[in-house]
Amino acid sequence: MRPRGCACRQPPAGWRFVMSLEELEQEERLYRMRHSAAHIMAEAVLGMFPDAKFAIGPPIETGFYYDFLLPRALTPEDLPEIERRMKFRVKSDVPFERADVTKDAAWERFADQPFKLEIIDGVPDETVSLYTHAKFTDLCQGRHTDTTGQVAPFKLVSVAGAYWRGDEKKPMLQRVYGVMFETQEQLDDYLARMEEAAKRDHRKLGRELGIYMTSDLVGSGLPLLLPKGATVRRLLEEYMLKQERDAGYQHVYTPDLGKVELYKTSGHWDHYRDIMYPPMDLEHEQLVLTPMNCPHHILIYKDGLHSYRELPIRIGEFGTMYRYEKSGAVGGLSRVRAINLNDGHLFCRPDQVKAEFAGVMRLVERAYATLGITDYSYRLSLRDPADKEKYVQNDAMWEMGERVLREAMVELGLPFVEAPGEAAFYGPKLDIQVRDVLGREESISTIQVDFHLPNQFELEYVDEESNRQRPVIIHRGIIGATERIMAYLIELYAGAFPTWLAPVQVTVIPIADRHIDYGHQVLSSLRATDIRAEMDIRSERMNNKIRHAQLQKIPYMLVVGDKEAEEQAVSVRTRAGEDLKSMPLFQFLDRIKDEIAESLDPEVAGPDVGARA
RNA sequence: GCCCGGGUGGCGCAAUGGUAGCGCAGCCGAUUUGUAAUCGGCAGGUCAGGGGUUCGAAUCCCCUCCCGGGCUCCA
Repeated sequence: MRPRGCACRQPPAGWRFVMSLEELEQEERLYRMRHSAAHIMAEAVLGMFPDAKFAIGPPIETGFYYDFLLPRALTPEDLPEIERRMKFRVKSDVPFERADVTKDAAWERFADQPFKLEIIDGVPDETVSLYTHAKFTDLCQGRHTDTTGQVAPFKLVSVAGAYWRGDEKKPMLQRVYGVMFETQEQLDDYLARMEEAAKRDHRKLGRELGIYMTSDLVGSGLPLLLPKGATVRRLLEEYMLKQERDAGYQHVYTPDLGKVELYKTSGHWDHYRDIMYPPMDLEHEQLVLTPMNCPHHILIYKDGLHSYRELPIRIGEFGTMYRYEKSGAVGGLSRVRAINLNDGHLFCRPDQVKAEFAGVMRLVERAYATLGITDYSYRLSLRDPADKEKYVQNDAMWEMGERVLREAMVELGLPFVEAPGEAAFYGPKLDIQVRDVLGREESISTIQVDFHLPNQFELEYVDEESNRQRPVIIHRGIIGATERIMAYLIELYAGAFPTWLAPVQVTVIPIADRHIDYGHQVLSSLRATDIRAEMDIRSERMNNKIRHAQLQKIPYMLVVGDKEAEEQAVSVRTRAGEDLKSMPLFQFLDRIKDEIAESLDPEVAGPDVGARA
């Protein structure tokens, strides 16, 4: 059990359930050291601000933090002073001492600490424990090092805002984050890794590689895809289109606007309105930008009467939707306000739900294998039963949906964590999570089981006995939002897209101007083979052109000079720095075509979903 | 939305109260080069926008917009 008042985060996505003894011991050591560091930091802050009010200070994955309410705002310039005081305390090496006291005694002890009083209030036991080092005492369930000198090397890294108890209606506190690892070397490694990671940040690479831009004039969360970014998006969409067509999907186009009534019927108006753009009042109607296009697809289903024989009906769309994301939430390509979703809705009989779910998982596994995504985890996102605002109220429906998803995952033998409060307003979902280069979790794919919207729209099919029955809807996104998957892929590949996905696959590099003509011949052959190629005709030396292509992370550079022109050859250099020497042009074309074909038909790794469906 | 930090030519940065500068990219010229930067020249900014303080503001104050780190939320 986690210490109360020092509540730790949920287990990380990569959480492994089997740990060796050494790993367990290391976890425990780090836990104590980081937790102790939080206390030492609190003491340091109290020294600087005698009126400070203390909230919580837990260890986290990479270190620790503590939340305070202070008379003034902390800035990054305050961190060195806090750190200095902490180091003094570490050096003095005083013991942590535990005392168990009655709640009444604790109440008196923390009379001027409102957050601590609130924590004490929530403790079910008769007593609470206190930890003291030097003159500083904190309410804490503990597990600390024996003395302050036993903590590992650390560094304070940032100051941030955080709501008390994570509730946006409660006061905003100031959080100081520190990182801590067992040795100075590990700490330095971690900090260096973070610096390296920042270099693959899709916002940096997106600009450098000409993927996308933003403009103050267009607005926040509204990126413009440049030609290279547009190429990547189109390739992703074409790939998914083919996969879905092969899987029996029918693709549609629906408008980006709809009447408010549409969303009143679906329930979006009641449960999703705060992220919808406000209605446009027109002559006789109110229109909103569509935040999701399930209602449109539902109406397409409803356009005719369907036999049980026709089901499942699978509708797919590469649609745009508009969501008023909070200003503090938007950023780069991974969180935008105009979202292009690889959306799809499966209308099926109740007895088909599991097979359809498995079919969607198959699409996911295949797409991930093709895209090279290997580090991901499954999250079963459930409703928070206490939250009456966010979720439609129908207990039976929720229980059914959650059961179906859980059983489907168990049958497929896939591991997952459960996350209450993460469901869609109309039903539970299975989210597939990845981490961005800075370690933040994001959902790429999502599969949702929906018993709600079929009711709202009174969907039907006709069964064997000619009775009207209600279908189930599975909402799903495989590569999810194209913006987000692009952000993820840029970071995954550090901008060096695999050849099939690279916006420019080949650069032709004429050594001197007299080789430009032959370069054009090469370019024509490449383009005739559907290879995306360019030629660098700048008045620069070959070395400069190679460097330029290298920085643009173009998979192949074809150097052409006198020898090549004479022999209908190209001298091939890969962006990995390999010099493949001169080869006949046709040989290079075969090589690159083979490479692309292989990428698009990968061995599907991971759990064998296909065998079970 | 909330807390904190930012916004200077396309990009990366300097100037912290006294007429805005560097590198890269770009353009022009010279060079015609064999696997990661040839040389020279030119051009480019109402310092995010608006208001205020001051003899004078990129620099100090206020508002708005935008970006970043967190929190909340989420594809």
